[in-house]
Amino acid sequence: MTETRLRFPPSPTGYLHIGGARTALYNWLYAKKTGGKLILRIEDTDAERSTQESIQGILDGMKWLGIDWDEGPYFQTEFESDHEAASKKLLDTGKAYKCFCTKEELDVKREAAQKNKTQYGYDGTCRSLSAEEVAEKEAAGLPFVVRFKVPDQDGEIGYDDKVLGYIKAQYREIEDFVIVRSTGKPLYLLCNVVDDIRDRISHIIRGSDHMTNTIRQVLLYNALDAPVPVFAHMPLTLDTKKAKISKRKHGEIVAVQFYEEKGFIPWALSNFLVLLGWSPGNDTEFFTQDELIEAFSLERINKTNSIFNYQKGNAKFFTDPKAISFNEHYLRTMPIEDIAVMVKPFLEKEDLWDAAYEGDKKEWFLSTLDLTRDRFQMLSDFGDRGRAYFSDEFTVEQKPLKKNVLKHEGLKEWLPMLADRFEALADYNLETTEQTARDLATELDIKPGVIINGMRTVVTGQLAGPSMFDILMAIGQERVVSRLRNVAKLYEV
RNA sequence: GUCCCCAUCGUCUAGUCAGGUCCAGGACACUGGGUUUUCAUCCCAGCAACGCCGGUUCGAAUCCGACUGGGGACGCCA
Repeated sequence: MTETRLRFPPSPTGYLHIGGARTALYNWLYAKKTGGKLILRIEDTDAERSTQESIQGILDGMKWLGIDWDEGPYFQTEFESDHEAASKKLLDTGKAYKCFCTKEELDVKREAAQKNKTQYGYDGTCRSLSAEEVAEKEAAGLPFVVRFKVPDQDGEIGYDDKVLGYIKAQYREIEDFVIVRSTGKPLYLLCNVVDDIRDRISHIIRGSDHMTNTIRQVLLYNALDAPVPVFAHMPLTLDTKKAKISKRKHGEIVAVQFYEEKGFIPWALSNFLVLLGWSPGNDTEFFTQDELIEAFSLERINKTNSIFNYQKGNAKFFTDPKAISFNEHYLRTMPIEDIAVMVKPFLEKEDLWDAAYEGDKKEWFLSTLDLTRDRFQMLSDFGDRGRAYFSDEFTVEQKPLKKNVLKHEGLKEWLPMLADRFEALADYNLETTEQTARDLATELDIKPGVIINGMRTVVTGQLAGPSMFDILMAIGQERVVSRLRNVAKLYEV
Protein backbone atom coordinates (compact mmCIF):
# COMPACT_ATOMS: atom_id res chain seq x y z
CA MET A 1 0.00 0.00 0.00
CA THR A 2 1.34 3.38 -0.95
CA GLU A 3 1.69 6.23 1.47
CA THR A 4 -1.41 8.24 2.27
CA ARG A 5 -1.02 11.88 1.40
CA LEU A 6 -3.48 14.49 2.54
CA ARG A 7 -3.64 18.18 2.10
CA PHE A 8 -5.14 21.28 3.61
CA PRO A 9 -5.55 23.97 0.98
CA PRO A 10 -6.87 27.17 2.51
CA SER A 11 -7.33 30.25 0.42
CA PRO A 12 -5.83 33.20 2.25
CA THR A 13 -8.77 35.53 2.16
CA GLY A 14 -9.31 35.86 5.89
CA TYR A 15 -8.19 34.35 9.14
CA LEU A 16 -8.35 30.65 9.79
CA HIS A 17 -11.89 29.99 10.87
CA ILE A 18 -13.17 27.14 12.94
CA GLY A 19 -14.69 25.35 9.98
CA GLY A 20 -11.38 25.43 8.19
CA ALA A 21 -9.62 24.37 11.35
CA ARG A 22 -11.93 21.41 11.66
CA THR A 23 -11.20 20.38 8.08
CA ALA A 24 -7.48 20.72 8.76
CA LEU A 25 -7.91 18.67 11.91
CA TYR A 26 -9.65 15.81 10.11
CA ASN A 27 -6.96 15.70 7.44
CA TRP A 28 -4.22 15.90 10.03
CA LEU A 29 -5.81 13.17 12.12
CA TYR A 30 -6.15 10.85 9.17
CA ALA A 31 -2.61 11.49 8.00
CA LYS A 32 -1.30 10.71 11.48
CA LYS A 33 -3.44 7.66 11.82
CA THR A 34 -2.28 6.15 8.57
CA GLY A 35 1.32 7.20 9.00
CA GLY A 36 0.96 9.45 6.00
CA LYS A 37 1.78 13.04 5.23
CA LEU A 38 -0.13 16.29 5.45
CA ILE A 39 0.64 18.88 2.83
CA LEU A 40 -0.20 22.53 3.39
CA ARG A 41 -0.95 24.35 0.21
CA ILE A 42 -1.98 27.99 0.13
CA GLU A 43 -4.41 28.55 -2.71
CA ASP A 44 -3.57 32.12 -3.50
CA THR A 45 -4.61 32.32 -7.13
CA ASP A 46 -7.27 34.84 -6.29
CA ALA A 47 -4.78 37.69 -6.24
CA GLU A 48 -7.38 40.30 -5.43
CA ARG A 49 -8.51 38.73 -2.21
CA SER A 50 -5.35 37.03 -1.02
CA THR A 51 -3.28 38.82 1.58
CA GLN A 52 0.01 38.21 3.29
CA GLU A 53 -1.61 38.97 6.62
CA SER A 54 -4.13 36.26 6.05
CA ILE A 55 -1.45 33.71 5.15
CA GLN A 56 0.30 34.48 8.41
CA GLY A 57 -2.95 34.24 10.30
CA ILE A 58 -3.60 30.77 8.92
CA LEU A 59 -0.10 29.55 9.72
CA ASP A 60 -0.31 30.99 13.24
CA GLY A 61 -3.72 29.48 13.79
CA MET A 62 -2.56 26.04 12.79
CA LYS A 63 0.52 26.27 14.95
CA TRP A 64 -1.53 27.37 17.92
CA LEU A 65 -3.86 24.44 17.46
CA GLY A 66 -0.90 22.12 17.17
CA ILE A 67 -1.67 20.99 13.64
CA ASP A 68 1.69 20.39 12.04
CA TRP A 69 2.29 19.60 8.40
CA ASP A 70 4.92 17.57 6.64
CA GLU A 71 5.29 19.48 3.42
CA GLY A 72 4.77 23.03 2.42
CA PRO A 73 3.44 25.53 2.67
CA TYR A 74 3.34 25.43 -1.09
CA PHE A 75 1.83 28.33 -2.90
CA GLN A 76 -0.49 27.64 -5.76
CA THR A 77 0.76 30.63 -7.70
CA GLU A 78 4.17 28.98 -7.93
CA PHE A 79 2.77 26.25 -10.08
CA GLU A 80 1.02 28.24 -12.76
CA SER A 81 3.05 26.57 -15.49
CA ASP A 82 1.68 23.19 -14.36
CA HIS A 83 -1.85 24.51 -14.60
CA GLU A 84 -1.26 25.95 -18.04
CA ALA A 85 0.38 22.76 -19.24
CA ALA A 86 -2.65 20.80 -18.11
CA SER A 87 -5.08 23.06 -19.91
CA LYS A 88 -2.96 22.83 -23.04
CA LYS A 89 -2.95 19.07 -22.78
CA LEU A 90 -6.72 19.00 -22.49
CA LEU A 91 -7.05 21.32 -25.44
CA ASP A 92 -4.60 19.31 -27.54
CA THR A 93 -6.31 16.04 -26.81
CA GLY A 94 -9.69 17.49 -27.68
CA LYS A 95 -10.99 17.18 -24.12
CA ALA A 96 -11.47 20.89 -23.85
CA TYR A 97 -12.27 23.69 -26.27
CA LYS A 98 -12.10 27.41 -26.65
CA CYS A 99 -15.31 29.30 -26.08
CA PHE A 100 -15.82 32.78 -27.44
CA CYS A 101 -19.19 33.49 -25.90
CA THR A 102 -19.12 36.72 -23.98
CA LYS A 103 -20.19 37.16 -20.41
CA GLU A 104 -23.08 39.29 -21.54
CA GLU A 105 -24.39 36.64 -23.90
CA LEU A 106 -24.21 34.06 -21.16
CA ASP A 107 -25.92 36.29 -18.63
CA VAL A 108 -28.85 36.67 -20.99
CA LYS A 109 -29.13 32.91 -21.35
CA ARG A 110 -28.79 32.37 -17.64
CA GLU A 111 -31.58 34.78 -16.89
CA ALA A 112 -33.80 33.23 -19.52
CA ALA A 113 -33.26 29.83 -17.99
CA GLN A 114 -34.14 31.15 -14.55
CA LYS A 115 -37.31 32.60 -15.97
CA ASN A 116 -38.29 29.34 -17.60
CA LYS A 117 -37.47 27.58 -14.36
CA THR A 118 -35.21 25.19 -16.12
CA GLN A 119 -31.72 24.20 -15.17
CA TYR A 120 -29.10 26.48 -16.58
CA GLY A 121 -26.07 25.01 -18.22
CA TYR A 122 -23.78 26.20 -20.93
CA ASP A 123 -25.52 25.36 -24.19
CA GLY A 124 -22.39 24.33 -26.06
CA THR A 125 -22.48 27.06 -28.67
CA CYS A 126 -18.73 26.96 -29.18
CA ARG A 127 -18.34 23.27 -28.66
CA SER A 128 -18.66 22.40 -32.29
CA LEU A 129 -16.67 25.26 -33.74
CA SER A 130 -14.40 24.05 -36.52
CA ALA A 131 -10.66 24.54 -36.37
CA GLU A 132 -11.00 27.23 -39.02
CA GLU A 133 -13.67 29.12 -37.13
CA VAL A 134 -11.59 29.05 -33.99
CA ALA A 135 -8.53 30.28 -35.85
CA GLU A 136 -10.58 33.03 -37.44
CA LYS A 137 -11.97 34.29 -34.13
CA GLU A 138 -8.56 34.13 -32.52
CA ALA A 139 -7.06 36.08 -35.39
CA ALA A 140 -9.75 38.68 -34.86
CA GLY A 141 -8.48 39.01 -31.33
CA LEU A 142 -11.66 37.78 -29.69
CA PRO A 143 -11.13 36.77 -26.06
CA PHE A 144 -11.97 33.21 -25.11
CA VAL A 145 -12.22 30.93 -22.12
CA VAL A 146 -11.38 27.25 -22.12
CA ARG A 147 -14.21 24.88 -21.35
CA PHE A 148 -13.99 21.24 -20.43
CA LYS A 149 -15.81 19.03 -22.89
CA VAL A 150 -18.08 16.89 -20.76
CA PRO A 151 -18.47 13.52 -22.53
CA ASP A 152 -21.57 13.70 -24.70
CA GLN A 153 -23.21 10.53 -23.58
CA ASP A 154 -26.02 9.08 -21.54
CA GLY A 155 -25.33 7.41 -18.27
CA GLU A 156 -23.66 8.57 -15.17
CA ILE A 157 -20.36 9.26 -13.57
CA GLY A 158 -19.73 8.75 -9.91
CA TYR A 159 -17.27 8.16 -7.14
CA ASP A 160 -17.28 6.32 -3.89
CA ASP A 161 -17.44 8.80 -1.05
CA LYS A 162 -16.03 7.49 2.22
CA VAL A 163 -18.75 9.11 4.27
CA LEU A 164 -21.68 9.54 1.93
CA GLY A 165 -21.40 6.36 -0.11
CA TYR A 166 -21.63 6.24 -3.88
CA ILE A 167 -22.34 9.66 -5.35
CA LYS A 168 -23.33 9.94 -8.98
CA ALA A 169 -24.48 12.43 -11.54
CA GLN A 170 -25.80 12.23 -15.06
CA TYR A 171 -23.37 13.39 -17.74
CA ARG A 172 -26.28 15.27 -19.27
CA GLU A 173 -26.64 17.39 -16.19
CA ILE A 174 -23.08 18.59 -16.09
CA GLU A 175 -22.39 21.65 -18.15
CA ASP A 176 -19.17 22.31 -20.03
CA PHE A 177 -17.51 24.19 -17.20
CA VAL A 178 -14.84 26.82 -17.60
CA ILE A 179 -11.33 25.78 -16.65
CA VAL A 180 -9.36 28.79 -17.92
CA ARG A 181 -10.36 32.44 -17.71
CA SER A 182 -10.26 34.76 -20.69
CA THR A 183 -7.14 36.24 -19.13
CA GLY A 184 -5.45 32.88 -19.59
CA LYS A 185 -5.46 32.11 -15.86
CA PRO A 186 -6.69 28.62 -14.99
CA LEU A 187 -9.47 28.33 -12.44
CA TYR A 188 -9.76 26.60 -9.10
CA LEU A 189 -11.40 23.48 -10.47
CA LEU A 190 -8.40 22.75 -12.68
CA CYS A 191 -5.60 24.11 -10.50
CA ASN A 192 -6.80 22.12 -7.56
CA VAL A 193 -6.79 18.87 -9.49
CA VAL A 194 -3.43 19.55 -11.12
CA ASP A 195 -1.88 20.37 -7.76
CA ASP A 196 -3.37 17.33 -6.11
CA ILE A 197 -2.04 15.12 -8.89
CA ARG A 198 1.41 16.66 -8.63
CA ASP A 199 1.41 16.38 -4.84
CA ARG A 200 0.24 12.77 -5.18
CA ILE A 201 -2.70 13.38 -2.89
CA SER A 202 -4.39 10.10 -2.04
CA HIS A 203 -7.27 11.28 0.15
CA ILE A 204 -9.29 14.46 -0.01
CA ILE A 205 -11.31 15.34 3.08
CA ARG A 206 -13.27 18.51 2.60
CA GLY A 207 -16.64 20.09 3.28
CA SER A 208 -19.71 18.77 1.51
CA ASP A 209 -20.15 22.16 -0.09
CA HIS A 210 -17.60 20.83 -2.57
CA MET A 211 -19.74 17.93 -3.70
CA THR A 212 -20.67 19.37 -7.07
CA ASN A 213 -17.05 20.33 -7.64
CA THR A 214 -16.00 16.80 -6.93
CA ILE A 215 -18.04 15.31 -9.73
CA ARG A 216 -16.48 17.69 -12.21
CA GLN A 217 -13.05 17.12 -10.80
CA VAL A 218 -13.44 13.38 -11.21
CA LEU A 219 -14.00 14.12 -14.88
CA LEU A 220 -10.79 16.11 -14.88
CA TYR A 221 -8.79 13.33 -13.24
CA ASN A 222 -10.03 10.96 -15.90
CA ALA A 223 -9.23 13.35 -18.72
CA LEU A 224 -5.75 13.87 -17.30
CA ASP A 225 -5.23 10.11 -17.01
CA ALA A 226 -4.64 10.40 -13.30
CA PRO A 227 -5.98 8.11 -10.57
CA VAL A 228 -8.95 9.53 -8.70
CA PRO A 229 -8.16 10.03 -5.00
CA VAL A 230 -10.42 8.86 -2.20
CA PHE A 231 -12.97 11.51 -1.35
CA ALA A 232 -14.63 12.08 2.00
CA HIS A 233 -17.08 14.93 2.31
CA MET A 234 -17.61 16.09 5.84
CA PRO A 235 -20.80 17.75 7.05
CA LEU A 236 -20.97 21.49 7.33
CA THR A 237 -21.12 23.55 10.47
CA LEU A 238 -24.15 25.79 10.58
CA ASP A 239 -25.22 28.59 12.88
CA THR A 240 -28.37 28.39 14.97
CA LYS A 241 -30.33 29.69 12.03
CA LYS A 242 -28.86 26.92 9.94
CA ALA A 243 -26.75 29.10 7.74
CA LYS A 244 -23.18 28.21 6.93
CA ILE A 245 -20.88 29.85 9.42
CA SER A 246 -18.64 32.43 7.88
CA LYS A 247 -16.25 35.09 8.94
CA ARG A 248 -18.17 37.74 7.09
CA LYS A 249 -21.48 36.93 8.66
CA HIS A 250 -20.45 35.95 12.16
CA GLY A 251 -17.30 37.91 12.74
CA GLU A 252 -14.63 37.04 15.25
CA ILE A 253 -16.62 34.26 16.86
CA VAL A 254 -15.61 31.92 14.04
CA ALA A 255 -11.95 32.93 13.96
CA VAL A 256 -9.52 30.57 15.63
CA GLN A 257 -7.52 33.55 16.81
CA PHE A 258 -10.49 34.75 18.84
CA TYR A 259 -10.35 31.58 20.91
CA GLU A 260 -6.65 32.00 21.45
CA GLU A 261 -7.16 35.53 22.73
CA LYS A 262 -10.09 34.53 24.89
CA GLY A 263 -7.94 32.03 26.72
CA PHE A 264 -8.94 28.72 25.24
CA ILE A 265 -6.66 25.75 25.66
CA PRO A 266 -5.83 24.76 22.07
CA TRP A 267 -6.50 21.10 22.59
CA ALA A 268 -9.85 21.81 24.23
CA LEU A 269 -10.95 23.62 21.10
CA SER A 270 -9.61 20.89 18.83
CA ASN A 271 -11.30 18.20 20.85
CA PHE A 272 -14.59 20.08 20.66
CA LEU A 273 -14.25 20.78 16.95
CA VAL A 274 -13.49 17.19 16.05
CA LEU A 275 -16.66 16.06 17.78
CA LEU A 276 -18.68 18.39 15.61
CA GLY A 277 -19.34 15.86 12.88
CA TRP A 278 -17.47 12.85 14.10
CA SER A 279 -17.81 10.50 17.02
CA PRO A 280 -15.86 7.46 18.15
CA GLY A 281 -19.01 5.34 18.39
CA ASN A 282 -19.01 5.16 22.14
CA ASP A 283 -19.45 7.65 24.96
CA THR A 284 -15.88 8.88 25.04
CA GLU A 285 -15.62 12.63 24.65
CA PHE A 286 -12.22 13.56 25.96
CA PHE A 287 -9.15 12.32 24.19
CA THR A 288 -5.46 12.81 24.31
CA GLN A 289 -3.90 13.46 20.93
CA ASP A 290 -2.71 9.89 20.62
CA GLU A 291 -6.07 8.51 21.65
CA LEU A 292 -7.85 10.65 19.10
CA ILE A 293 -5.47 9.66 16.32
CA GLU A 294 -6.04 6.05 17.26
CA ALA A 295 -9.82 6.39 17.36
CA PHE A 296 -10.31 8.52 14.28
CA SER A 297 -11.77 7.08 11.12
CA LEU A 298 -13.31 8.41 7.95
CA GLU A 299 -16.19 5.98 8.16
CA ARG A 300 -17.41 7.46 11.41
CA ILE A 301 -17.72 10.97 10.08
CA ASN A 302 -21.39 11.99 10.26
CA LYS A 303 -23.53 12.78 7.28
CA THR A 304 -25.60 15.37 9.05
CA ASN A 305 -24.66 19.00 9.34
CA SER A 306 -24.10 20.19 12.86
CA ILE A 307 -24.98 23.44 14.51
CA PHE A 308 -22.47 25.63 16.19
CA ASN A 309 -24.63 26.62 19.11
CA TYR A 310 -23.71 30.11 19.97
CA GLN A 311 -26.28 32.73 20.80
CA LYS A 312 -25.39 36.25 20.01
CA GLY A 313 -25.49 38.54 22.99
CA ASN A 314 -25.40 35.81 25.61
CA ALA A 315 -22.90 37.07 28.15
CA LYS A 316 -22.63 33.79 29.98
CA PHE A 317 -21.86 31.82 26.86
CA PHE A 318 -19.80 33.88 24.51
CA THR A 319 -19.46 30.80 22.33
CA ASP A 320 -20.90 27.29 22.14
CA PRO A 321 -21.53 26.20 25.75
CA LYS A 322 -20.12 22.79 25.06
CA ALA A 323 -16.89 24.29 23.79
CA ILE A 324 -16.64 26.24 27.02
CA SER A 325 -17.30 23.17 29.08
CA PHE A 326 -14.53 21.35 27.23
CA ASN A 327 -12.18 24.15 28.09
CA GLU A 328 -13.21 24.02 31.73
CA HIS A 329 -12.63 20.31 31.77
CA TYR A 330 -9.10 20.62 30.46
CA LEU A 331 -8.39 23.62 32.65
CA ARG A 332 -9.26 21.50 35.66
CA THR A 333 -7.65 18.24 34.71
CA MET A 334 -4.47 19.01 32.81
CA PRO A 335 -1.17 18.79 34.70
CA ILE A 336 -0.68 22.13 36.42
CA GLU A 337 2.75 22.53 34.82
CA ASP A 338 1.09 22.52 31.40
CA ILE A 339 -1.48 25.04 32.52
CA ALA A 340 1.31 27.27 33.81
CA VAL A 341 2.96 27.41 30.41
CA MET A 342 -0.30 28.50 28.82
CA VAL A 343 -1.14 31.03 31.52
CA LYS A 344 2.17 32.82 31.20
CA PRO A 345 1.32 34.94 28.13
CA PHE A 346 -1.90 36.08 29.75
CA LEU A 347 -0.10 37.26 32.86
CA GLU A 348 2.51 38.95 30.70
CA LYS A 349 -0.19 40.76 28.85
CA GLU A 350 -1.52 42.14 32.15
CA ASP A 351 1.99 42.96 33.29
CA LEU A 352 1.68 40.44 36.10
CA TRP A 353 4.44 38.09 35.10
CA ASP A 354 7.42 37.54 37.35
CA ALA A 355 10.38 35.55 36.06
CA ALA A 356 10.63 33.96 39.49
CA TYR A 357 7.48 32.00 38.68
CA GLU A 358 9.77 29.80 36.68
CA GLY A 359 12.44 29.87 39.40
CA ASP A 360 12.23 30.46 43.15
CA LYS A 361 8.50 31.08 43.22
CA LYS A 362 7.60 28.20 40.93
CA GLU A 363 6.13 26.08 43.66
CA TRP A 364 4.02 28.95 44.95
CA PHE A 365 2.96 29.82 41.40
CA LEU A 366 1.85 26.31 40.57
CA SER A 367 -0.05 25.84 43.80
CA THR A 368 -1.79 29.18 43.35
CA LEU A 369 -2.89 28.23 39.85
CA ASP A 370 -4.04 24.90 41.19
CA LEU A 371 -5.97 26.60 43.98
CA THR A 372 -7.87 28.91 41.66
CA ARG A 373 -8.34 26.91 38.45
CA ASP A 374 -11.57 25.20 39.59
CA ARG A 375 -13.49 28.43 39.40
CA PHE A 376 -12.15 29.66 36.08
CA GLN A 377 -13.24 28.90 32.56
CA MET A 378 -10.53 30.54 30.50
CA LEU A 379 -6.79 30.94 30.79
CA SER A 380 -7.31 34.68 30.78
CA ASP A 381 -9.19 34.48 34.08
CA PHE A 382 -5.96 34.04 36.01
CA GLY A 383 -4.83 37.53 35.13
CA ASP A 384 -8.29 38.97 35.39
CA ARG A 385 -10.44 37.58 38.17
CA GLY A 386 -7.31 36.11 39.70
CA ARG A 387 -5.35 39.33 39.61
CA ALA A 388 -5.20 39.82 43.38
CA TYR A 389 -2.99 36.77 43.73
CA PHE A 390 -0.30 38.32 41.59
CA SER A 391 -0.52 42.01 42.29
CA ASP A 392 -1.51 44.47 44.99
CA GLU A 393 -3.21 46.56 42.40
CA PHE A 394 -6.58 45.05 41.81
CA THR A 395 -10.08 46.38 41.84
CA VAL A 396 -12.68 45.32 44.35
CA GLU A 397 -15.88 44.37 42.58
CA GLN A 398 -18.97 46.36 43.43
CA LYS A 399 -21.27 43.50 44.30
CA PRO A 400 -19.15 41.91 47.05
CA LEU A 401 -18.08 45.33 48.23
CA LYS A 402 -21.66 46.24 49.04
CA LYS A 403 -22.75 42.85 50.26
CA ASN A 404 -19.74 41.82 52.29
CA VAL A 405 -18.04 45.03 53.33
CA LEU A 406 -20.11 48.20 53.29
CA LYS A 407 -23.07 46.46 54.85
CA HIS A 408 -21.03 45.86 57.98
CA GLU A 409 -19.72 49.16 59.26
CA GLY A 410 -17.86 47.34 62.03
CA LEU A 411 -15.46 45.68 59.61
CA LYS A 412 -13.70 48.97 59.34
CA GLU A 413 -12.26 48.26 62.78
CA TRP A 414 -12.52 44.50 62.96
CA LEU A 415 -10.39 43.76 59.93
CA PRO A 416 -7.46 45.91 61.11
CA MET A 417 -7.76 44.12 64.46
CA LEU A 418 -7.54 40.86 62.62
CA ALA A 419 -4.54 42.17 60.71
CA ASP A 420 -2.73 42.86 63.97
CA ARG A 421 -3.40 39.39 65.19
CA PHE A 422 -2.30 37.80 61.94
CA GLU A 423 0.85 39.84 62.05
CA ALA A 424 1.56 38.68 65.58
CA LEU A 425 1.19 35.05 64.57
CA ALA A 426 4.50 33.27 64.99
CA ASP A 427 3.29 30.42 62.88
CA TYR A 428 1.01 31.70 60.14
CA ASN A 429 -0.74 28.63 58.78
CA LEU A 430 -4.12 27.21 57.85
CA GLU A 431 -5.04 26.25 61.39
CA THR A 432 -3.75 29.29 63.25
CA THR A 433 -5.32 31.79 60.89
CA GLU A 434 -8.68 30.07 61.02
CA GLN A 435 -8.52 29.86 64.81
CA THR A 436 -7.58 33.53 65.00
CA ALA A 437 -10.46 34.59 62.77
CA ARG A 438 -12.99 32.49 64.63
CA ASP A 439 -11.78 33.63 68.03
CA LEU A 440 -12.17 37.22 66.96
CA ALA A 441 -15.70 36.59 65.79
CA THR A 442 -16.56 34.99 69.10
CA GLU A 443 -15.10 37.86 71.06
CA LEU A 444 -17.00 40.39 69.01
CA ASP A 445 -20.09 38.23 69.10
CA ILE A 446 -20.60 38.23 65.37
CA LYS A 447 -21.01 35.44 62.87
CA PRO A 448 -17.71 34.10 61.53
CA GLY A 449 -19.14 34.53 58.04
CA VAL A 450 -19.09 38.28 58.39
CA ILE A 451 -15.39 38.27 59.07
CA ILE A 452 -14.61 35.61 56.51
CA ASN A 453 -16.59 37.02 53.63
CA GLY A 454 -15.47 40.55 54.38
CA MET A 455 -11.93 39.31 54.43
CA ARG A 456 -12.34 37.53 51.09
CA THR A 457 -13.59 40.65 49.46
CA VAL A 458 -10.86 42.83 50.86
CA VAL A 459 -8.09 40.36 50.12
CA THR A 460 -9.16 39.19 46.65
CA GLY A 461 -11.67 41.76 45.43
CA GLN A 462 -13.99 38.92 44.54
CA LEU A 463 -17.37 37.73 45.73
CA ALA A 464 -16.36 34.12 45.63
CA GLY A 465 -13.23 32.11 45.62
CA PRO A 466 -11.40 29.21 47.19
CA SER A 467 -11.55 28.40 50.86
CA MET A 468 -10.68 31.59 52.71
CA PHE A 469 -7.78 30.14 54.64
CA ASP A 470 -6.24 28.67 51.52
CA ILE A 471 -6.41 32.14 50.07
CA LEU A 472 -4.66 33.51 53.13
CA MET A 473 -1.81 31.09 52.56
CA ALA A 474 -1.58 31.86 48.85
CA ILE A 475 -1.51 35.61 49.27
CA GLY A 476 0.86 35.43 52.20
CA GLN A 477 1.01 36.92 55.66
CA GLU A 478 2.52 40.26 54.77
CA ARG A 479 0.20 41.10 51.91
CA VAL A 480 -2.87 39.90 53.80
CA VAL A 481 -2.03 42.06 56.81
CA SER A 482 -1.51 45.08 54.63
CA ARG A 483 -4.74 44.61 52.69
CA LEU A 484 -6.79 44.11 55.82
CA ARG A 485 -5.36 47.23 57.38
CA ASN A 486 -6.35 49.28 54.42
CA VAL A 487 -9.99 48.35 54.60
CA ALA A 488 -11.03 51.86 55.58
CA LYS A 489 -10.15 53.03 52.08
CA LEU A 490 -13.05 51.02 50.73
CA TYR A 491 -15.56 52.97 52.78
CA GLU A 492 -14.54 56.21 51.19
CA VAL A 493 -15.95 57.16 47.82
C1' G B 1 -36.43 26.96 -9.92
C1' U B 2 -32.83 22.69 -11.28
C1' C B 3 -29.46 18.99 -9.48
C1' C B 4 -27.33 16.69 -5.17
C1' C B 5 -27.12 15.50 0.07
C1' C B 6 -29.30 14.93 4.85
C1' A B 7 -33.26 13.89 8.86
C1' U B 8 -32.77 10.76 16.99
C1' C B 9 -33.53 15.28 23.21
C1' G B 10 -32.74 22.87 22.83
C1' U B 11 -27.30 21.61 21.16
C1' C B 12 -23.17 17.69 20.13
C1' U B 13 -24.21 12.67 19.49
C1' A B 14 -24.71 6.61 20.45
C1' G B 15 -27.92 3.10 18.36
C1' U B 16 -29.29 2.39 11.61
C1' C B 17 -25.06 -1.03 7.28
C1' A B 18 -25.93 -7.13 9.73
C1' G B 19 -34.60 -5.39 12.52
C1' G B 20 -35.82 -7.86 18.67
C1' U B 21 -31.05 -6.81 24.21
C1' C B 22 -34.07 0.73 22.86
C1' C B 23 -41.26 2.43 26.48
C1' A B 24 -33.93 4.95 22.81
C1' G B 25 -27.84 5.57 25.94
C1' G B 26 -23.97 9.48 26.95
C1' A B 27 -22.43 14.70 27.06
C1' C B 28 -23.49 20.10 27.20
C1' A B 29 -27.30 23.42 28.70
C1' C B 30 -31.38 23.82 32.10
C1' U B 31 -34.04 22.41 36.97
C1' G B 32 -33.81 20.23 41.89
C1' G B 33 -30.87 18.00 45.85
C1' G B 34 -26.13 16.68 48.62
C1' U B 35 -21.16 18.65 49.93
C1' U B 36 -19.39 23.89 50.85
C1' U B 37 -19.04 29.75 56.49
C1' U B 38 -18.94 32.17 49.98
C1' C B 39 -18.68 30.81 45.02
C1' A B 40 -17.14 27.01 42.19
C1' U B 41 -15.50 22.06 41.80
C1' C B 42 -17.39 17.27 42.85
C1' C B 43 -21.61 13.74 43.58
C1' C B 44 -26.88 12.36 42.93
C1' A B 45 -31.57 13.03 40.61
C1' G B 46 -34.89 15.25 37.01
C1' C B 47 -36.39 17.46 32.26
C1' A B 48 -35.98 16.26 27.18
C1' A B 49 -35.85 13.17 20.88
C1' C B 50 -36.67 8.50 16.77
C1' G B 51 -40.24 14.77 11.32
C1' C B 52 -45.14 12.74 8.93
C1' C B 53 -47.82 8.88 6.38
C1' G B 54 -47.92 4.26 4.27
C1' G B 55 -45.57 -0.58 3.30
C1' U B 56 -42.55 -5.16 4.57
C1' U B 57 -42.31 -8.15 9.17
C1' C B 58 -44.38 -12.06 14.62
C1' G B 59 -41.50 -7.53 15.63
C1' A B 60 -39.16 -1.14 12.73
C1' A B 61 -35.41 4.45 15.39
C1' U B 62 -33.27 0.59 12.27
C1' C B 63 -35.48 -2.02 5.73
C1' C B 64 -38.66 0.12 1.39
C1' G B 65 -41.79 4.20 -0.82
C1' A B 66 -44.06 8.83 -0.89
C1' C B 67 -44.53 13.41 1.76
C1' U B 68 -42.61 17.27 4.69
C1' G B 69 -38.54 19.82 6.58
C1' G B 70 -33.37 21.39 6.43
C1' G B 71 -28.77 22.11 3.92
C1' G B 72 -25.44 22.51 -0.29
C1' A B 73 -24.22 23.61 -5.38
C1' C B 74 -25.88 26.04 -9.61
C1' G B 75 -19.42 32.24 -10.98
C1' C B 76 -14.42 33.79 -16.32
C1' C B 77 -14.46 32.92 -6.64
C1' A B 78 -11.83 29.39 -3.92
